[in-house]
Amino acid sequence: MKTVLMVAEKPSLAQSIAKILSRGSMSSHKGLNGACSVHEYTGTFAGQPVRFKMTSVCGHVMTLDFLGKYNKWDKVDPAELFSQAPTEKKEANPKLNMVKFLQVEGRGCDYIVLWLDCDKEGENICFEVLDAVLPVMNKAPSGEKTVFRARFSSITDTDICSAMARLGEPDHNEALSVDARQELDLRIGCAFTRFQTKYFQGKYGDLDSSLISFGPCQTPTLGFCVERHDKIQSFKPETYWVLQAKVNTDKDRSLLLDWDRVRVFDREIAQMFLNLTKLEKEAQVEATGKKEKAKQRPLALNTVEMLRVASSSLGMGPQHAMQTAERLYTQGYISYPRTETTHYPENFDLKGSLRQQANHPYWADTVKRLLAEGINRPRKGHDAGDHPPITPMRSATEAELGGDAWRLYEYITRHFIATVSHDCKYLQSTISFRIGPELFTCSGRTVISPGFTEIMPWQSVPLEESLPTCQRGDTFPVGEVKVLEKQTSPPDYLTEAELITLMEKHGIGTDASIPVHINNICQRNYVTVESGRRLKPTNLGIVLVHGYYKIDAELVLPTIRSAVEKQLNLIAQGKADYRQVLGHTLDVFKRKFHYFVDSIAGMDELMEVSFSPLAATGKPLSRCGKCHRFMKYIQVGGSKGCDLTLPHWASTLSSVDPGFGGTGSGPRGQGAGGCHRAPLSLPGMGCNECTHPSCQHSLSLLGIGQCVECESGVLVLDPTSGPKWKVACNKCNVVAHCFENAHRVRVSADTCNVCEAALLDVDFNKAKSPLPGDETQHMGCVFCDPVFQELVELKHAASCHPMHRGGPGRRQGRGRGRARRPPGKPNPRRPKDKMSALAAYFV
DNA sequence: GCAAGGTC
Repeated sequence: MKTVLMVAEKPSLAQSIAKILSRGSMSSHKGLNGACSVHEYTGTFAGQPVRFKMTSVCGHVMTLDFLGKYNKWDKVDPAELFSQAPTEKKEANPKLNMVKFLQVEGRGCDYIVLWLDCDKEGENICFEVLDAVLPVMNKAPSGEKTVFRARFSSITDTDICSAMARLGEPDHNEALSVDARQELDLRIGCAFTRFQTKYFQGKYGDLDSSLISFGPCQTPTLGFCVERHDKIQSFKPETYWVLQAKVNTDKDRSLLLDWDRVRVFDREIAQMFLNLTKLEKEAQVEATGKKEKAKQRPLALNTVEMLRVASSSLGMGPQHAMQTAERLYTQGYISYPRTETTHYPENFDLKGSLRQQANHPYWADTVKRLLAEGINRPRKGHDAGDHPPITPMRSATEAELGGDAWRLYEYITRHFIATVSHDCKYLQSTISFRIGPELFTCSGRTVISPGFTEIMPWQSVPLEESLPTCQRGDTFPVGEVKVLEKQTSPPDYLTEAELITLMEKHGIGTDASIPVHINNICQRNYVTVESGRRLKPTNLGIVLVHGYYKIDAELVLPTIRSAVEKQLNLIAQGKADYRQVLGHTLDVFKRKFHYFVDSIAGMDELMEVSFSPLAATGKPLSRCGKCHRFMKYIQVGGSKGCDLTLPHWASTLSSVDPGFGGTGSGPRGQGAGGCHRAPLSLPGMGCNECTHPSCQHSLSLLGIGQCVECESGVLVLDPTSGPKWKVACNKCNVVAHCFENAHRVRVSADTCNVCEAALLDVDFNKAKSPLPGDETQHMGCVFCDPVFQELVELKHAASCHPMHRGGPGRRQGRGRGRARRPPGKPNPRRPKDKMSALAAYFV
């Protein structure tokens, strides 16, 4: 009998899927690593009786790292980590012996079905499994397919069975996009981390972190915390005035009214309104209103919402909450706690889960009533296709679980009961009063039916005194009218719950990794957790973020992650080549890295304020009133001297403004610095140096061929230079003026069969066409085509853009100024074809 | 000693 090996992403899923597919009749045993189990049963596959072996891995089998010798910090320049340093795949968790385990179980199997999670990471793990297992599996008779991918969107009988009936193939492009992400994260993260750590540790003895890490997720996470800090620091309280009126509704009862103008920021205006109203004896009812409103029951619970509530209401940090939830899960109290889904599958046994709670000492009454009267269908949520929402699986008491486990379990269970309860209904009443010319309102809410708030009492509509019954035209005596002076107050530090929301919104991290990133910035001493689980950045955290802003804001903006992911999605969708995207993105970050290294003095200025005595140079100004140290003048920043540094960008930039992505105001083609598409830009890099694989302004699409003078440059069409069209080298100062007055010039995908440069397709207006005959359009090689010879004039630009790395272009002794080629004379140096020029450029 | 992503 042939054997089918099936592999899921984690042990729990292997078990659930095997249970469904074997209809409960399977035999299970632990694998050699003690973590994974193997579930066996018989059935049919491809029309024949077979033995199924369902098992799992534990997440990724492999991890990416540099070759050993590149992990010696003292021997390797971090800049080498961008390209030279080779990487290798190592076992992700050597203790689990996953490769050996897979090979033991896979030996002699005939088919493999991959049941890994249906996301990009899962697709990547498919290939990790195949790499381990294919060499030991039986060789298939030629032409027979042996590798299958099951695609499922929930762990339900129908979904799993239909996935089994419609097996596909693993998607190599999706897997490649993850390979690219791993390599980018590793190279970029390690290069910046090593450089920063070595640079600042060598300079400031009193740094309160042994490691100054940088990462595309942790750094923007820190950025959010510092952004709030800056808002607090730069907050200027404003005084405002509010009119407050009281009317007497009864002998001993009065009603406080809100002013319809809410507030004014001018004392005299406030005084004027007070004068207009304070002498009035009566308030007249202008209108009354009653409206039935509903407070919606919560969506079913996913990981991120659980973490938010754990932090804000239970005072538990995300890392701790996650550990607690995992323990509850492995002990069978709750369902799988890592899920993005807030929608229950249609056939989920909600009543069954609810029945488990029917005898619980705390909520038996509510549950019994719900079961008797009929449950409410949960609201329609988001189905991410991973796991059902977090649901209690069996009843537990406080004595049984104790401590934080109980508190988290209690919350999860109350939340679950709430999702199948009814909405809370209440009546909103408003009365509008006129006192003199001014309008005032009071409103009150009375509960009609509490619905889910009975089980989540902290969500209830607060009890209020009921409003008097009255109608339009009624009058009440005015108790008093007075003016209150108040001040606007600054926001408080970011709560962990708010940070989780921001991270989720900007796609920083995943449900599983968000707690890790938050933990990271705490452990690195970039932020501290204050009361109310608010995150207050430390001096080190503030200086780092302010430094990034000063040097290259993209290093800390939340857009950095989504920009990279946009590129990676091109690979996943098969729209761009893996090597090209990786090459381009690494090239951009390598340039960012060099620019960062060159500009590190800018961050040093901020560091010195917090971490070292005054530099010997420079004349001290005066002492700080707060810390009594001498203040130091900071050239491009604020000017406080103690532990405060003020952000100079604060007035113009918001770190969450998605519109900001570059350093320039939007280049028109070349040399303007910063990319108009703003995915990732580099201070000082023009589009003609950009190797973006699909942007219509990039070198990849506008490059023509190797420069006629310098070794490394590529001649690139400046698409915005018309009507005085230009082709310029992106390294030296060679520039060719050509096709003056042409209406349109395009770089063709075709190449010259003599010199292999890209052909140019040129359109002229009829009246201005210099082309022979009455032609208006011509395609040819800018170097070899006799028609174009007359229309191209080679020159040297006066200077190169100063920001170009490597300094201004090499000036050539010969050929400065006018250098028109004599007609018919061959090109002085045969340009290499465009692709080999591009390939050389990548190196 | 470094990243981020899986998971135990």
